[in-house]
Amino acid sequence: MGRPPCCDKVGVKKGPWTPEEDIILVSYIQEHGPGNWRSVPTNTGLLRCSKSCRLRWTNYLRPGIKRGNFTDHEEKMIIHLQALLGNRWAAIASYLPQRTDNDIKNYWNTHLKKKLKKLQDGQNHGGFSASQPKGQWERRLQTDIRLAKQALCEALSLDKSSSLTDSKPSTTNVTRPHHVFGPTYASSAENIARLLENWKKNSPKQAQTNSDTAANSSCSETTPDHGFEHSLFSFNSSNSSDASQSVDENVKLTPETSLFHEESKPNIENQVPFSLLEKWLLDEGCSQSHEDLINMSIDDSSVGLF
DNA sequence: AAGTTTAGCAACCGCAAAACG
DNA sequence: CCGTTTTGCGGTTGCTAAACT
Repeated sequence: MGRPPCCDKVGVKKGPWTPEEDIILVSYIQEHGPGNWRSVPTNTGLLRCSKSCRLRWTNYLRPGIKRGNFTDHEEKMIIHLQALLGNRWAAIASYLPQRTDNDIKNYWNTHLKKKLKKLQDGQNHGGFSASQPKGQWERRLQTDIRLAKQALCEALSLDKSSSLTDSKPSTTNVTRPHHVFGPTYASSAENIARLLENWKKNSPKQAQTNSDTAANSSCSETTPDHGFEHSLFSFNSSNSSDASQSVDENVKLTPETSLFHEESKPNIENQVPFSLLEKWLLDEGCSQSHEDLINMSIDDSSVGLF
């Protein structure tokens, strides 16, 4: 209610994150795990508000994030999901484990909206389109149906993956218990390594203190678009010997790192076979009832877009 | 080549929901 | 059960680089 915004404090830094700040944050989270954001600024000495720290972590520093170069496949999924869910980016992002909601939102606003509009203009007449969501009650209904369906899927797959699914209570990442760390956070070292490597590369020129550098260095350039299969799920197996080599002392891959896991993204693949969902989302002929649902909200134009 | 416009993206802000005591 | 605190989400802004004139 009457609580003042966390960022109103004087002495709180705003604007792009520097690589130094990134490293401090990553080191801290590696040690303590994500969560309890309130205490992060005080404990790290970062002149950032807790919100800013959390955002930076979830959108850029968190391991397993893929940036840039959305594949056709991902585009399709986003379009379908947006038609189904509306602008519920977090829910959409939960189906694209390597993408952040912010990234998806930006991509939608800058690319897909235009693309669909163009297409819509091309086709000109007729009905609504994917970029024009239907009534809210319909969307809610669709969402509810989806959630129910997913709950069912979860229940069915519970046996197989019960040991791994503790980290996530529900399918969407709308709500999540705090301080729930799963077993596979080793990939954090990857991001840190990339961060440091690129920082080293860039620093001789100038400590280009802008978040571009940080963001790019930590993510995009070193993770070109190899498709879904790679970065997130192969981190553990490939487990970057080179990454840990280049990593600083205090951010080296340690057993504790396993504490660390993908905290802010639901681990979809652990509960519902991801390919199943994809199939359902993308395969128009998948099943009759599903098709009906999808057809309720998805314009054919968007389906035939690609 | 310089100035202007546009596009893309990182980050901020405010609100709402969840968690906590 | 209620008030407070913390976290998460979606909309929006502002900066930078690319494209255009």
